[in-house]
Amino acid sequence: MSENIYNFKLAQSRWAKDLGNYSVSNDRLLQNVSKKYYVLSMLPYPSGNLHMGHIRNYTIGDVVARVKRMQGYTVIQPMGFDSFGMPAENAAIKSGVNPRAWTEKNIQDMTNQLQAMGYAYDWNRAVSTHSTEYYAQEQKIFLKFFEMGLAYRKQSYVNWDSVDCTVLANEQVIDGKGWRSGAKVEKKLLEQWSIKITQYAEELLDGLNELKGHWPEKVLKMQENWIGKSQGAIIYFKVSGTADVIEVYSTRPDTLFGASFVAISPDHPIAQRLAKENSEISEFIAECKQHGTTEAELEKGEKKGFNTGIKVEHPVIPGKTLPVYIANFVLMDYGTGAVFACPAHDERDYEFAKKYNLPIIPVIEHNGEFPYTEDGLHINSEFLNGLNVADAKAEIIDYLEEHKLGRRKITYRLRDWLVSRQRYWGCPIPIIHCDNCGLVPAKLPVLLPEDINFKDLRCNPLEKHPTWKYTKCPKCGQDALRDTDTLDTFFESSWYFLRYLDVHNSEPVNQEVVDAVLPVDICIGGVEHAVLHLLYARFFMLALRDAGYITKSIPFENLLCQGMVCHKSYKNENGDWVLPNDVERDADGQLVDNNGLKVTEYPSEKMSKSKKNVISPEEIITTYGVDALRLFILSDTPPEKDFDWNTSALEGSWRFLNRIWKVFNQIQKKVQENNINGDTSLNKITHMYLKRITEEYKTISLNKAIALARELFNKIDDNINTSEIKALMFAFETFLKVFSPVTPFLCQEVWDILHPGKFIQDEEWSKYDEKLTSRSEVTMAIQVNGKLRGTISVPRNTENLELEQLAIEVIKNKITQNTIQKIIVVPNKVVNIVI
RNA sequence: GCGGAUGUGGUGAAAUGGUAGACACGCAAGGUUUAGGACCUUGUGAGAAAUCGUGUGGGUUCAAGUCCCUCCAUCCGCACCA
Repeated sequence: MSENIYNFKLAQSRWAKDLGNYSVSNDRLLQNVSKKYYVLSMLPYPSGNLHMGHIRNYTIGDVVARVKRMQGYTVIQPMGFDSFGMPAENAAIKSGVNPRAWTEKNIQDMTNQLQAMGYAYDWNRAVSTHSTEYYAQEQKIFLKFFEMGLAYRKQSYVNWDSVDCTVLANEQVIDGKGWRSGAKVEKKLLEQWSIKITQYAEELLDGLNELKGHWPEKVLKMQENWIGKSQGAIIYFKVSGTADVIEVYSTRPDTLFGASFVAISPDHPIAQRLAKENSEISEFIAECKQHGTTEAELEKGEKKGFNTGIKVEHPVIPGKTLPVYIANFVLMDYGTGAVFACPAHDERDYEFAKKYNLPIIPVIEHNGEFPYTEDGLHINSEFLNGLNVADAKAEIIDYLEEHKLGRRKITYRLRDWLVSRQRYWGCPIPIIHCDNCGLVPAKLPVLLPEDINFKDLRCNPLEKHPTWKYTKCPKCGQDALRDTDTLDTFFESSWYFLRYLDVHNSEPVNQEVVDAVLPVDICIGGVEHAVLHLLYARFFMLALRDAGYITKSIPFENLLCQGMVCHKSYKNENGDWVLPNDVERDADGQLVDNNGLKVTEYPSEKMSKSKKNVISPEEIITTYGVDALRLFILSDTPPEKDFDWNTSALEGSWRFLNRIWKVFNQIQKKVQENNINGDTSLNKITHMYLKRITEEYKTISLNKAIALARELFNKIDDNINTSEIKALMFAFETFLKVFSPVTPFLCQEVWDILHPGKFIQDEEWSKYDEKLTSRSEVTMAIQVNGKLRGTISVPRNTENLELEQLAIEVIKNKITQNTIQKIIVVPNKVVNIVI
């Protein structure tokens, strides 16, 4: 191999097998459980190709795993594939391939790519969620949830995606559109399977406290908002002249004396009933449905109401009645689907009252501007007068409960998790619908049929299958029908990290191992999963605990959300997006594409196929090698921040690897010359850097760890001709060890020459001697009134008195007056002279 | 509207309240090379200098990028949630 160019291709082919696999048996894991470390990178969907987002995610995880491993931890770092889901169906529809065959080919390809990257995964623990072995176990979990009442049928208005022909969870509706298809989501009344995640709302909220400081604050807040706990009251409003009562939910029951109307949702039973009798009302409701929830309408926020003519009695003001409106802004699935409005102290109520000329009655001391929503003392409120908002709330709720006019109520924004999907490529819901017995657990496993016309997977393929759904009831033996829906794929990704701990177990999880090993020490993934996946995973832990499968309840002790990988995007004058690789500058410096069309540059944003601002890892690996990519993707930017791709900076990483190779060859030459004499100051430097680098790895500040490692390397390079050979070797080998988690191939290639047959990944992390980590000579700042006026170099821990004199000497000529008022000495750092 | 961040050179970024800009990218000059690339050396916040510099304006302190208050800008998440 050339002395100046590191042959990464040779090194990669030589070491890929050894670096891209690392297995730890459960026996070994359990024996070392006190010093175990479980690194979990969120598993990918097997699209067939790793993209830069994957590379960043998995490189971070692999570096953490490798550092911990060298530091003596028993590390497990598994990988798997979240392999059910729409893309396989889309591929099938397009080309008629079997989704299974398509998926498994992709899994094979991606496994190869992951191994080539040198990620030390425990492939013995790999799971693919589409495998029978996995989803059959999942069906057991589902039936357990069914038995516990956590999985239940519910008729409700659901989010219907007419492109994917399926219902979606609330979490999968983004801006009124399907998260995957982008189709406008319609409301449809259907009976579907739901998971009673709301039963755990309080515990899920509570659990966030334990994660403080371990999970990003942002994620905790997002989950807190998503759960959306609010405390208030349900208040009963009697409908005048009938026995009907409208129950109203309010978080501001203290404003009850200021109520001027009641509004009910268009979906409220009373509204529905009225609609049957009154065509005007039914027309109004239909109109609400039409644009009730579209983005544009919400944007305008136009409040619309219909006065039903019905009156209700004010609960605490005898003789007073309030009109009842049907209003487009009242949601049926939050609270009770009915509200009372106090326009003086609520923005939305105020807007509505203005529009329909309803009274605005202030009940809190205000500044004359309405709506007034601040805290204040109550007025016009009889027994609440003089109380602030919090006290008045407590008082009025007590009063309502005492007089049976209402009750205290905690409401959550969190809804139950709708899991039915009218799709083929998912885990079949293992339930049989029997006319005699109702819902009956199916005999497991319920396998997906393979005799399907894959070109025609749209709209409920299991339903359309000629025979699959016809079966006998396991209870009574009569003809019955299978449930033809499959589970939301988030169901699979909610427990895979438990399955990794015993992938072939005949039960879903191996309780002994799970209880010993969980929680995962660090989970690494994109922030896009802050609510969906990470909330479901937390829920699964609680539900599986209550099902008796496990005893732990926290899935991930630490969470790292890595930032996105971004790149500028380019559009040519025809309006087509252009790949960065196809953009260049012409002779005039104008950006043009490879057809010579003028190109406009757009700001950096997340790499995405649609904007073509992608760089393929494959190309980078071919040109610069795996190590250069791994190094570059970690350099320069902290893991949690967005990362801007910069090809010339990547070349810098590549050049650095060649420098390492070159310096190594110089050191080898020096060893051969057996020139052992020289300066030993490198020893101290090495210990100093080792300490700092170790600390940066500990907090996963990988950009800083790398910067410090480069500094250490620069010192080695500077001292190569003057250093004593032992000190030089110690410094260089230490550098190799701390750098090997980042660039394992190069470091192994070099290590194998230094220590034939040995693997650097099996070496112990170097230990630093605390005594050697501080300098004996320090440079101190000399300040006048806090401003830098010079520096002095002195032995560490020089006496203050001596420092003061040295400092005065330095500034003597720089100040005109010499009335020194005070001198402040910070040992080894600063001398500040106050004049 | 609510919630969460983030503002530091041309760029990515460093700085337990104590020498702002480490480490890189880029750029410039020089060397080397048949040429280009690579490599090596030096320089690179502004300013001729004194000095001035961390989004704005205040405050605390011997000392503020860092702590407190004000405002501004950008990004992200949620959003008719009663």
